[in-house]
Amino acid sequence: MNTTTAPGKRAATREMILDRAYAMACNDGLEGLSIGTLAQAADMSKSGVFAHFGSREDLQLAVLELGAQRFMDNVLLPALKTPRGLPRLRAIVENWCDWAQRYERGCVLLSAVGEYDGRDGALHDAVVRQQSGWRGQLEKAIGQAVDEAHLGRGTDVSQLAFEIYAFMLVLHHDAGLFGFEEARRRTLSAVDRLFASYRT
Amino acid sequence: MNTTTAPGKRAATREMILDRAYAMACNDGLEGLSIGTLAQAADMSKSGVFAHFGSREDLQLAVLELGAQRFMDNVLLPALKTPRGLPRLRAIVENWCDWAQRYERGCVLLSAVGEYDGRDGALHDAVVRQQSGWRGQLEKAIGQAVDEAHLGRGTDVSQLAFEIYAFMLVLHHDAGLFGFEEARRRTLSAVDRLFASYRT
DNA sequence: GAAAAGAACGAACGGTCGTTCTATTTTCAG
DNA sequence: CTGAAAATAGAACGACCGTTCGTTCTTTTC
Repeated sequence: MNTTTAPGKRAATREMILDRAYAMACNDGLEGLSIGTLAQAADMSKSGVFAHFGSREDLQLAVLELGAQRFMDNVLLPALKTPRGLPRLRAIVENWCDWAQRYERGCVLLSAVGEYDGRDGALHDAVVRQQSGWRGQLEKAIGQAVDEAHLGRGTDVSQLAFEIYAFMLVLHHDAGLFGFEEARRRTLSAVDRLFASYRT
Repeated sequence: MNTTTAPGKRAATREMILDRAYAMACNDGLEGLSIGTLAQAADMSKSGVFAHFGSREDLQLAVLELGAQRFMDNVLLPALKTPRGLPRLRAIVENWCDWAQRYERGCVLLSAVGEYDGRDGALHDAVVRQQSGWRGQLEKAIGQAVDEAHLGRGTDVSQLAFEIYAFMLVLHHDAGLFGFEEARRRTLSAVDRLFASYRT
């Protein structure tokens, strides 16, 4: 009857496996994912896990995609409820901070950049696609802030997206090394200075 | 006679191995280092390579230290020839950009942060020590710029170091994903805006 | 309730990993 | 030139890797 929601056993266990895999990849990166360890975490046999993905690479791709979807669901989507322009931009940054806190031990998407930016292959392509997609979303939100006259008319949208991204990168970086709270404080302070300097 | 410089065969081949290992770690990270592949690159046997370091971990530590030393030699040291204050700060940033360009495929020190910030162990400790040491150097150079009245008296030294570091992080990030030249342009532009906003 | 289809298992494969041990070669002082 | 010491080679180890395959258990369908 219901074609889209019909869970079926297969899809259900696949999601369960992916959930475990995502948790593992948060700590050890996508390269640290091993099917044996994952099977153990999922209370299944190696071959049982393997059968749900044709290869380790496809598993990694699925985990990466799950990460991207969760990032969007937690950072971008909730921010769409606040009015477009600077308020929404601030909401994105704050949600992003919460994301960084939740994944203080390591964000799958971010470690994937480090793992695959120098290589080539399907994972590299997926990372680039995902990163440039998110950067685009950020630029779109910035563009709206310009349209709403919350930011100066001459604002270089890509440049500002670049700079915001920089502060979120260093947030992840410093949170992992020196502790989250100070990093969060410095990040929000830096972003505030940034927005102020781009105001009309 | 000469106690400090006596090279000896041992030290020489050890350096040769480390040089190869460093090059490998630039592409694959410290976790990607395998003794077998390294031995192949060094035209030696696995056990021959292994004998120079008591364990893989000690090898990784040695490579990390070599990376830190080379970073200092290429980024900080040359900048000490320019007058302290803003000029030296700019020199550091420019040398850092060159560093990022040379290691566009991946910087050992940076990927080490991603690989070990969530774990614990000797490598984690070494990464933290090395990163906070470098941040301290950066803060020292900024403090001098304040003393020279190149930057405002009320400058938050740690905050500015945090922000500069952010732009160098995103430089590495974007250079690997989207190409170096645009990333360099945006980074220098961002740093200029930053310095201007901290002026007296 | 039997038959067909799907999902998970368990064993095994060839390979690579870090590490250990012994033998061989190379280095260097006397 | 000789003999001790250091450096390297080579083989082997147990463990884990991703993957394959045939079997077994479970679910669905008629």
